[in-house]
Amino acid sequence: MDTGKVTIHDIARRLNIDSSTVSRALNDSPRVSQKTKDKISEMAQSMGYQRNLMASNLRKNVSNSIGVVVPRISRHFFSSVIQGIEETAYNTGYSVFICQSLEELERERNIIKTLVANRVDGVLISISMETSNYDHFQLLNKQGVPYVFFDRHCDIVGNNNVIINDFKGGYDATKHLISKGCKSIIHFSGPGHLEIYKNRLGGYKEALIDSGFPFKEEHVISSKLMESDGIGIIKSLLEKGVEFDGIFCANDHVAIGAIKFMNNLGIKIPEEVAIVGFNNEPVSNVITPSLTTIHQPGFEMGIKAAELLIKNMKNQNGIFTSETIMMDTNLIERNSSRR
Amino acid sequence: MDTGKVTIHDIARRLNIDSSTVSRALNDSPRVSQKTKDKISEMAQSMGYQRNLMASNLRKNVSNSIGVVVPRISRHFFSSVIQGIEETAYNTGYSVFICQSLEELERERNIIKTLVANRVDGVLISISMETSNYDHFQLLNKQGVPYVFFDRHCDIVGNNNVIINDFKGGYDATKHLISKGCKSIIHFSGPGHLEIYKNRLGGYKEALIDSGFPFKEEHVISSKLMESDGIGIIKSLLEKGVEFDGIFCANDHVAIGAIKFMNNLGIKIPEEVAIVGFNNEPVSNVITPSLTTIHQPGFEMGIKAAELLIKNMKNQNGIFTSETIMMDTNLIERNSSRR
DNA sequence: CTGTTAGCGCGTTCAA
DNA sequence: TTGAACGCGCTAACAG
Repeated sequence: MDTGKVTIHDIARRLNIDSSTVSRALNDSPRVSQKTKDKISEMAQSMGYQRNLMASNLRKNVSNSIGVVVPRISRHFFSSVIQGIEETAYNTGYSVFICQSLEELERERNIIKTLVANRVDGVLISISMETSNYDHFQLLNKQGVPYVFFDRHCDIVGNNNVIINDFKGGYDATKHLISKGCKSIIHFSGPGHLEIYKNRLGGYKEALIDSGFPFKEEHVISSKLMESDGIGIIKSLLEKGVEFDGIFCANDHVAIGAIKFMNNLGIKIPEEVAIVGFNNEPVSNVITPSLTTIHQPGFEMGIKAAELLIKNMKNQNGIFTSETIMMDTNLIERNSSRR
Repeated sequence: MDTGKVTIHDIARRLNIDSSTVSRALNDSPRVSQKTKDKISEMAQSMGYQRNLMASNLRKNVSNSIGVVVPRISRHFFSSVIQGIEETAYNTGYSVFICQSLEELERERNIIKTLVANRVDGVLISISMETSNYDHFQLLNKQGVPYVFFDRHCDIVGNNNVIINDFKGGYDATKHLISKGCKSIIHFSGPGHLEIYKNRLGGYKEALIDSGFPFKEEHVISSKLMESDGIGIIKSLLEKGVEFDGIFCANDHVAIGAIKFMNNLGIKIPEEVAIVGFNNEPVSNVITPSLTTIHQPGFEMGIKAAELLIKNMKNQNGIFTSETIMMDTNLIERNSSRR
């Protein structure tokens, strides 16, 4: 019992004053004289008083916190985003609850429930790969909790989103390869039903056409973009004798697989093949100097998303805005930036 | 106001019963008839009731949550640990507050205060690199909040720790190189004042002696273990003409630098140099097949740490155990495990 | 089985 | 400037 959980009543009793005065003093209310303030804060200090935020928040009916739901914090991109979110939240006086769905819809549902139960003031979400049903987000609407999607948004109108301009990323990547002299560029694409891969492919296509190159269906190879896919695809391309001098990969894992395979065969990447991959992980940073990456600005995205959410939280009319912020990728050439 | 924040009183009024009955029913107490339970849960459902955990926790004087403090969640090792912690917490009904010190003492201090203010039931900490003063942890003692250090512990007696057996890791790594036929092994070590690097060096030394090889001071090169250090060290070794056929690196970044440099010179790694680096990041996974890594079991460490903490939280006598759990590393050969 | 009463710790009335 | 009283939403004690 006596584990040092001092309350405002304890320090009020010691000072022979009322607890409400203590409360006011501790909140630096102007309606308490400086003398009593000093007396109280000194006593609070010496008694080891620690405010009980649960009680305070309950009374004020706020939590001063926002929830963040990501598939996995171990993905470098997401932890960068979280960094940005925390930065903004920290500066505005909010705490952040970080939650992982682990790509499972069931967990995502539970998380939303828990966040609502904890009365968070707002939620930032990047949905899991399993999430095709969006009913659980209706709970947030019903409870009047504003929320913003980032990166992986869901295709429902009236939401707030902060997303990556994948089309432009694909366009820039392809244009870059063309500017390097590539005449025959193949594209490792991802699952066709996912927006981001459709858009990257769209950018690739447009860049080719803009530059007067033909778009060939057989130059687009779709897979789940795992490292093993990169190995398999390159292998079969080489076996078939397909000619190419540039690759645009829809993510870095598949690029790494391809590079590893070619490295092992002794094919020197820089001269014969130029590769451009989307970059989430620091891995692509190290594998080869010839891997130019399309960097996704996670940190900046976190800041933007948090700012948009906070704007909505302050707008307590119950009517939320519906805004979509599109962020550009940055093309990073390894050759020039290092050694 | 009417944002759907339904309380147990609201649903009690509708049903002409008392709110305490509602509370009991919603908590599935055996002291409520099934009939009323059904009635109540149905009404709760239709009214969109969501339990207010802040109020519940305040009343029960618990938070059902633990705080986790890490330097950065973007480090793969730490996010693995968190994965393990969440797994355990999730299964035992605890929520997890993830906090980043960003290697700053000041932030670490604030985090501890905030966690105490939120009345977490326990704390798991891996200290920041700036942390040499441990006063802020005394707050946890005063408040009776149990805590456990993991990985980066502080050298205070009477604490609970879950740490890596670095000595054995260094020993195993060196023995592995010897078993591969290496006769002259150099060691890239880290800052001399850090325990982990001292211990890894100790293991290296003992393995050499055990195998009848001489320990040579000039074979140990200390640095900050950045990638650039790896490049610089290898470069100067080659210029000086130092003979070696194996390298034991104290982390993976320095190993990567070394490998990149040698790759660029066309020195074929597998035959001439075997490198063993401590592995936290997935990067070392991809750079070359010849990098054998000493894997630090982050996920398992998270589980162990959380279990130890929960054990202490249940032990509410106020007297905590003082336990140190040492975890072994695993040596992973890339050559055998992959292609 | 259910209702009554009394708080958890804090902040905010409304008086003085 | 301070005190008294009340209530945030929920649960635990004691009744009945």
